[in-house]
Amino acid sequence: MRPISGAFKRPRLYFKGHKNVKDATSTVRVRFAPSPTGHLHIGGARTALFNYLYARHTGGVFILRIEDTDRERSKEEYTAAILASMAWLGLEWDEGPLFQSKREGLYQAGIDRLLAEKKAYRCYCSTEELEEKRKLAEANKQKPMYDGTCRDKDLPARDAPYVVRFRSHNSGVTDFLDLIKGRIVFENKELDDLIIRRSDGSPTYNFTVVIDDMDMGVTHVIRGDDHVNNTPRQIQIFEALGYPVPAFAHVPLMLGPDRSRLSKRHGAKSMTEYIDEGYLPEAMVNYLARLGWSHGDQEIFSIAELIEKFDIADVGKSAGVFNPEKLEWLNAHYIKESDPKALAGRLLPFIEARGYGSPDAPWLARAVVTLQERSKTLVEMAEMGGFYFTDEIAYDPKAAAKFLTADVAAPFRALAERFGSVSPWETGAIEAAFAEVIEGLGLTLAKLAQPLRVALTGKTVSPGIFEVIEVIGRDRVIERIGRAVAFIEGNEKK
RNA sequence: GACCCCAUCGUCUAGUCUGGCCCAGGACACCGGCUUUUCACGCCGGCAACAGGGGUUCGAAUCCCCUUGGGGUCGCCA
Repeated sequence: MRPISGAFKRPRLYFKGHKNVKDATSTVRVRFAPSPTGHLHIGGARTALFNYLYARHTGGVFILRIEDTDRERSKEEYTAAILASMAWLGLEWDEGPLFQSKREGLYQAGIDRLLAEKKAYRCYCSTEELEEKRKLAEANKQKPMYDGTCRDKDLPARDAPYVVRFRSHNSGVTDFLDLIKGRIVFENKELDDLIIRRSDGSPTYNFTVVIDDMDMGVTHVIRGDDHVNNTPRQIQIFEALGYPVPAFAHVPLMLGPDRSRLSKRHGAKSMTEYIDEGYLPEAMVNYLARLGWSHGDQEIFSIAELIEKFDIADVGKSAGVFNPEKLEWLNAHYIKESDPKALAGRLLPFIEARGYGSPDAPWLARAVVTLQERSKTLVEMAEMGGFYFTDEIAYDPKAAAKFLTADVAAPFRALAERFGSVSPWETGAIEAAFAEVIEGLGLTLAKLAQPLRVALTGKTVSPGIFEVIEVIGRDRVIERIGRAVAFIEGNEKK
């Protein structure tokens, strides 16, 4: 094989004929395997997305597997949340969800087989002993590894707690061709004998992964970079079991603003939180895809385009920092591009959550049109448009002091009077009527627009005043102007 | 500490494999300007990077080596 060094691209050329690379004619089968010990976070979502895109791009199969072998920390509510988040993102899986907790027999059979073939052995070392040795190694600045005390003793099962360890090679190397990073080599002496069955009898991660990937016919393992170090161990297990080794693609991690692994501390939020904050799945998918993957200078991708263009060869090798501003920009972009009716449907729950009731859909779509180009999230949209959804608008004190002054009372009355006969009730006619009134009074548009905005919305910032007038509706507008006049006159008496 | 990986604007990245088209392109953010009934949107412009050092070569962001920096992993978690 040609030596691989330095810059690395086009893996398929390099990988042709390598043992752990599937030939292009077999059907691609990939899987996303979250563990239900927490919500789906942004990094996991990206891994899921890459798997999904690769499956769809190649016409392959996308499998969802729930790795719930940690009985202490796994919770059903997390499984439900992960499934819901994936559905929100539009990442439909073809097979599953399969639960490892329901496949216990498969793992036990595999372990027993390895034990019978002496490729695994019983180890009676206690946790305390191990912990002590680990500390000692650390104190000596050595890599903490199991020292192989029970490795060659061929100990039988007896009435004492024991674990089963995988007997790994202790010389030579284990290497693989990572579809993203290229050839990665490990000295086998760096690998210790990992536990594959706990003393309570349950199988461990590194073993269940191998069994499942084999059983499910997984051809490409696309997962986070943090699994690179598990790979040589898993390869050895595949080989010990006599199974073909799948291809691996380790996606670089997503980092926080301080360049360390993204964690809750940096605001690494769950998908659920982004949903609640009013992000659109299109924006999230687009953002996630572009963090680590690129296609020339293109920034905006529909899901169909991603499926068409996504290739593991175009995934970068270095870790990327999560950038909330760019996500926000994309969200604003997709809000602007959305069909108003569809967007109104998505906005509705946010309006209801704020106690504004459930506005009529066609009317809400009209309000949405005026809000689209100035909202970055659906939350912002619901808040900004509050004056549409309730008549209990509160005047911003500063705005009222500045614009709801005695001199606008008379023009307001004239406006209300004139609005009573505007027909049809739409921005063009409204604007014409407004122009008529200010002309008659010798005022300018600028002079009266802001006070009116405050009267109608309570604020100095809003969509275009004529659109606002149209959408709020004739009766409510006249009502609000009347209330503003009363407010002004009330102030005068003081 | 050991092992593994990575290294282009503040951030995401194009360009690196197949050296010259790159005194490095796009996007976010930021800063100006234009537009304007407010705020936005939009448009125009600006700021800003090949980590350092050696090689190889007529020529290196691109190939090689070293250094430095960053990240990951070292669990009866996954």
